[in-house]
Amino acid sequence: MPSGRSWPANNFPRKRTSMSEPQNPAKPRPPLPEDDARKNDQDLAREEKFRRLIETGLEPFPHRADPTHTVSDIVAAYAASPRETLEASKTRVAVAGRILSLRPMGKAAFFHISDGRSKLQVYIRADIAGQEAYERFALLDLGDHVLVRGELFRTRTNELTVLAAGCDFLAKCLHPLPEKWHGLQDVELRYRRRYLDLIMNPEVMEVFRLRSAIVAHIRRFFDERGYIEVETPMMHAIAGGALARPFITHHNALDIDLYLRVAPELFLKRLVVGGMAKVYEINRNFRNEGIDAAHNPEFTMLEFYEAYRDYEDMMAMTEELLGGLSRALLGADEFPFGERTISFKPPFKRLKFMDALAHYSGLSRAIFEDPAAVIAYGERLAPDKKPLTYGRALDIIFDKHVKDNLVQPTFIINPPKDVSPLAKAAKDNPREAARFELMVGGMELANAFSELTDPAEQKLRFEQQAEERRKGDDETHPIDLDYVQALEYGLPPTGGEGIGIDRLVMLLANRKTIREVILFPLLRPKE
RNA sequence: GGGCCGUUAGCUCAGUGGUAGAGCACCGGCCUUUUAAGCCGGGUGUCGCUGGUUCGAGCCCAGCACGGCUCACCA
Repeated sequence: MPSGRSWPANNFPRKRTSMSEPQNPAKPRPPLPEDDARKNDQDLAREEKFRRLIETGLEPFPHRADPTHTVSDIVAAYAASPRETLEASKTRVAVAGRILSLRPMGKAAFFHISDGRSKLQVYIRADIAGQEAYERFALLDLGDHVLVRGELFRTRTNELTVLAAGCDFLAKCLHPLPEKWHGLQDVELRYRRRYLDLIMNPEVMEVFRLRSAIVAHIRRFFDERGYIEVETPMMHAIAGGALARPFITHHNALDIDLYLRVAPELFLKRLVVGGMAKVYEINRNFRNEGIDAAHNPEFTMLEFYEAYRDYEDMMAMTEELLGGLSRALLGADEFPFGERTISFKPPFKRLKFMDALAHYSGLSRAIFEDPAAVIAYGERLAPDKKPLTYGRALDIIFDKHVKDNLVQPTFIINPPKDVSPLAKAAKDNPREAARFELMVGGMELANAFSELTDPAEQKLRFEQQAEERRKGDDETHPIDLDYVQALEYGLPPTGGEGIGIDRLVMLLANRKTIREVILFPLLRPKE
């Protein structure tokens, strides 16, 4: 550790040569960044303490600090060390963190600092840290950042604690933190000012650490299998790859409207045409739809494509990926989700789409043989969606009657072909697609198919979609002739799949709204 | 977009048409092993916004804003 990194030696002039020198020779400071009108008494008190701290000659915004350990390092390494071992070893540490509790007692004080994950207690006394240092310490507030230097010991109540020889100032917290006992509860404030949520609610930090670990695990899974990770355009001239309404934006220099992508699918398959036989992308999609517990307008999707495979192979891979995730990150195949326990232990249940419909809808199988009756029923469920095709009507009945029942992971196999314009037809039924949707916890978690590789058939399917659009369905796939041209160069048999990362995190983190697993979910701007 | 609920101090929350409250936080004083530290003293506020009813509105009514749940839609 570099010498001289102490309060008096580093942050303060060693000795003032004359009492007649101005107390604050430092350059004039710009006003602090907030209108006086918005400040309350506590903001003003903090500002005043900061001003007095600066007047002692201290650097208010230091460039760097030299911690030897993180709080978490210390907790991990010494949590089990008995008092005698700590005292004998005289372990010196320099550790940085935010002050999250403060118990001053005259000429000594206890406080906890946090590195965002763990907390560590510090004991500072005037006779050990020095009178001058202690007086400066007394100008600190809850929320300020400090670097504490000292030796580890255990208090009378056996808590691992740093006995501070010094305490360097690192940053000022100019506003009071939320209440220590209840944390920050207001949902809107938690999302708008997520930093406060992270500071006050440790379980929130854990959700996002888990999210990071999930994504890292997924990357490792595909990297180990020889996949190449790519990034394809987020701005599309044609918003293809999914049946969804896009966001529109504009490029000034080219003077063209562009769409934020609704899916990377068509670009990834172009790459398979180009010879990337195993390819994946983890990135954002944007869909101009409503917001609810399972939908955010921008969301993260994993899409992967593997040549020479079909959707049956994708099912096996999905089981391996999800089962492995649960075991690696949660230590078990099963995990709680709300009131239920979900098991990611392979194999997952497989259910034909039409069988699921017949089983859960209570409708007789005969009805499903009568397209007119199905369409009439679907249009009764969703009057604003008229007119419906047979497949769309089935889809609506599925959402209405089946989805919520599928809590344990279930592959819903062979949905209608006319809502799957990018999938091959099922081998044994030309009205069905060689496709599955994986349902978990009442949500669609994954969607995969044997990719349609016949360019002529693809062009025909696009034209059918255009026809539906003319009839009034605004959730159809646009024609993409450039993509058809790519297929004309030869897309090998390919299995492809998309997995919603946010929903996967919801499941594994046991959070019932997507906003709890997205750091900054979309909210209406204030004011 | 519909229905229901919410919005009071920095935060968490009480508040019954009649002088705006509590805990934490904050301010002043005391306190050298505390830990939701403690003791003494202090209430710091555009009751979301705009109107209305009333002698009188945080409370009743209408409209609006933002949020939550839910339905619809969507992955």
